[in-house]
Amino acid sequence: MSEKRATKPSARQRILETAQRLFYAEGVRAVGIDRIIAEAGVAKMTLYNHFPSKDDLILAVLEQREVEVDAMFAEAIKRLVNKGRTKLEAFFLALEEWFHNDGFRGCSFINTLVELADREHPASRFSSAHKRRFHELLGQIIAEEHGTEVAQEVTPAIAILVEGAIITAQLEGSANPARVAARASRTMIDEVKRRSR
Amino acid sequence: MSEKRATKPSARQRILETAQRLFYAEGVRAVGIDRIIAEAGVAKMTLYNHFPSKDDLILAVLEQREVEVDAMFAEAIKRLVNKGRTKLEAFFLALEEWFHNDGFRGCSFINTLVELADREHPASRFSSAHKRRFHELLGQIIAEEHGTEVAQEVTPAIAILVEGAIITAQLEGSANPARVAARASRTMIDEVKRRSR
DNA sequence: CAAATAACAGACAGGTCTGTATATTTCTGG
DNA sequence: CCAGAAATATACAGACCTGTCTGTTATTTG
Repeated sequence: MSEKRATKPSARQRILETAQRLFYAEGVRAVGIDRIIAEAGVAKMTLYNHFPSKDDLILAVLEQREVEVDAMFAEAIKRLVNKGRTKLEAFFLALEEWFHNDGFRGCSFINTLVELADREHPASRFSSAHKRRFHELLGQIIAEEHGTEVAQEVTPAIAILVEGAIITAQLEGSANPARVAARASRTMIDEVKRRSR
Repeated sequence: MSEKRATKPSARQRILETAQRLFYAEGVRAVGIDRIIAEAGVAKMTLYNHFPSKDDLILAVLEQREVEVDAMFAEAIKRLVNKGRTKLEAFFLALEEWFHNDGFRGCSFINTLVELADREHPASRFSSAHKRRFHELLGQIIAEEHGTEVAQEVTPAIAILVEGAIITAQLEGSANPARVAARASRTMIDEVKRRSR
């Protein structure tokens, strides 16, 4: 449990970081165990002691990724709200920042689910659960700013806009879908509010 | 052994159909050449005579799939418009019908692009091009019913809704996203029209 | 210090994959 | 009818894959 700061991260952490990077860039099927241990600088048995199988490693990588995603959005939203943005504006700006990242290749959870092609796989189940949580977070942001009534009406559609923006950004290699989705979300909220007047 | 059926499809066509079915259900990386030739009932050299490499086969499958997708939407839209639907309503109903298909697992083009993890791969390039054409078709439908001005304003957002609906349907195993996206599209068009009055 | 734990290095088993080579049979068009 | 084209069956090369096994070296902890 003791952590030496000066030295390199633990073997387990190096494995997770390396696997996450390679899985994201090239896909979980394209990247082999040998590649991961070589780049992480660990022995094969070290990996298999921490993660009984590659499937377990894939799942662990996604679990770690979810924590990072939450932190990424929380940080960006906090930062942008401090600059005068609304939370929802900030959410879409955070999305746009993410699309601009070097090596952006869509959503790890979607990509893994697509690659595994098996809804019963633990990593697929986790990915579905993650999306539910992510969309719930989105719903909370909308509810905070526009009330639960509006949120209930528009959140499913805005969640679809977000997912569509992610996949379209991946497809086109452009960050523009974030702005399009942001504008569409605002339009939808405006129209829903207008109707309920 | 040789039963003379009513002209069984050519070897090439059997290969394409089998590969399309297996690639769609399990992914292009998960399905090997041996599996395809076994299920198509052809010899390995027959396959390699028609398609120099697996990558060529993947591309040919997508090319065939694009023709089918066009036909599928054209048929459904024609049928539903005859029943009194607008073209855009019919488009989203066609989407919903597709989501209800047994074995629906999202969009072949997106799935292949994700699996290959290489934007330069010919099949990835073709997938991007297909999406551009598909979204252009969508834009034409919108323009026909609401004018080019409205179409120009809302088509990118509605295309994102469509892509989001596809991926969300795949993720949740539900056809509901088609209805959500249809309603959102309607709302957006209404609001855009109202504003330009 | 000594014992237990973790990480290391590397070979290996047994299976998969794509693509090629060879030799034989079936189909088809002139 | 018969020659060439197409399709067949099978074996194989060479690379890669996951996961196991063995044995050695660090590191931590009692």
